[in-house]
Amino acid sequence: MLTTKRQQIILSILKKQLNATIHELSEATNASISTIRRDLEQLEKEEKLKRVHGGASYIQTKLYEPKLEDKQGLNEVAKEQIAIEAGSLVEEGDCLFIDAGTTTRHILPHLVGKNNVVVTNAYHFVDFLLRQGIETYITGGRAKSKTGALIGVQAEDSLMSFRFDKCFVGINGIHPVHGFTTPDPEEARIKRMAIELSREAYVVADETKFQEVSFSKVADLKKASIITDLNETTLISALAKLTEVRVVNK
Amino acid sequence: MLTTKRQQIILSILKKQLNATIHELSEATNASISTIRRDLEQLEKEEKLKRVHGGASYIQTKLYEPKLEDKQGLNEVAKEQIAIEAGSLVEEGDCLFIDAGTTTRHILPHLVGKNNVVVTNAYHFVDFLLRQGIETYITGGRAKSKTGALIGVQAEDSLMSFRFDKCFVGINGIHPVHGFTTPDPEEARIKRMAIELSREAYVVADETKFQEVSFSKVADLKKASIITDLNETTLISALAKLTEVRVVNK
DNA sequence: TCAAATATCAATCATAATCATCCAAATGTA
DNA sequence: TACATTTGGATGATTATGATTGATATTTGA
Repeated sequence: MLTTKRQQIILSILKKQLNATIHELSEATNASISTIRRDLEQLEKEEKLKRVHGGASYIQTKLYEPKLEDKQGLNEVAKEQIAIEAGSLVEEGDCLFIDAGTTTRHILPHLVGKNNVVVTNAYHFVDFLLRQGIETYITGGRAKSKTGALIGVQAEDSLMSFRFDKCFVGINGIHPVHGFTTPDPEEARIKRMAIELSREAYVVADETKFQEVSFSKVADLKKASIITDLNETTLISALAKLTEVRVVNK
Repeated sequence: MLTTKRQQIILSILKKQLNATIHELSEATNASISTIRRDLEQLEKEEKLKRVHGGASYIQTKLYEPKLEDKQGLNEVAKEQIAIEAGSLVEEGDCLFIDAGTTTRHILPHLVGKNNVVVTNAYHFVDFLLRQGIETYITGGRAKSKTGALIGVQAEDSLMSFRFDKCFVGINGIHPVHGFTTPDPEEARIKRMAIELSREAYVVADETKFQEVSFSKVADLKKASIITDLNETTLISALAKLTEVRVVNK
């Protein structure tokens, strides 16, 4: 086996399980213990991993390392591209609403240094936003464990006291006739309110969300622009007659 | 098993339940008592946890008023004792307010299975509460990075829509004449409101908070009972004339 | 409240696992 | 073939582990 190939295997194992023993790696690559040792020595010099007694550990590259389940998500690249586009729309001093969701989560790192005020209904966004030095408000309400969103009358009431320059909302279904839809009626109400309270509203959605219809209607397509990685020209032009569509390339 | 892997497991257990016995950790990692001791010794040097007799305790990294004693995690045992007492006061079905703070944080693990509804102004409590299966509401408001509390008019407005059976509030200063005090005026307003909205109000405070006076007055002593580890009989009996004092022994 | 019973602690030791280093065999290259 | 590189195994040195011990700390029970 090629040396570089073997080292790639080592790194991919570490990326997956964060730690590995020398023996595990030796077995996975059919190389001897000594060879693995040499690989680890070299890869440590290149700062690709950290050696520990008995094996090696993955080096967390960024401050925010995406959680394991995120990392394995199929559409991570698309989400990141969409998030970059969304971030580029944000102007100095904008007051923003950012909805709970995995795609919207990706927008947060692209807000640095623009002096924004961010309101969110996702309690787990707050830490990250504060660490970036962004003035952060959170809506009140009942915490929903599955999506990490705040919902209910308290959430709606506290949302009412804000007005936004722009909002970014995640969505489950986009359909030319049925508009924007999402499974949870209470979440739908929050999304609808956020869109209504914004000067400019954007829905972020990767290609899997199109032609889908979910239980609760959020709004008609014309109410918000769409930012997506969708790659079907006919569908895009059909939607473009109803609202603005910003397409990013994967 | 890799040493680093084992230590990661230890830290994740502590993060989940805030404290653990040596035996628990030994069992969870299939390592001997001696090995766990060595791990704890090392992790304590790295300030990743605080050792206590019989086990270890989680060090809360973020939220903070920088009192030296707190920083070094010296009062972890006291906080846990206070939290146990607080938890024992909670009855089946109670609707609770739990204030942001390091001592109040310790109360959360003692709420399991009592079918409570919890309202909090600490955005970083939500994850833990939801994982315990507790119905959780959060006040809205501006997020303050130092203490992890939600403050401002939005927080006050959303707090107004609740009524509590019991509330547990952290405090910086307790003084027979000046009452309960805390540094931030906006946090003080939230604490005061929570106390007013509760049928029974409790202030949790370790011994370092007594005879201290801070900038903003929260309430008179008579407004809330005190749960503490204080060990000065003269001071306790003086305070006991003004309000209920529940003393736990370290 | 005090002393006995119990549990936990730090320190030490023998054992086992892993390490860095070296060397010879295997492989790749000119 | 001659040379450089890579590989796998062997060596003593280093480190991690688990059991033991006497010293402390905590709990129990009268």
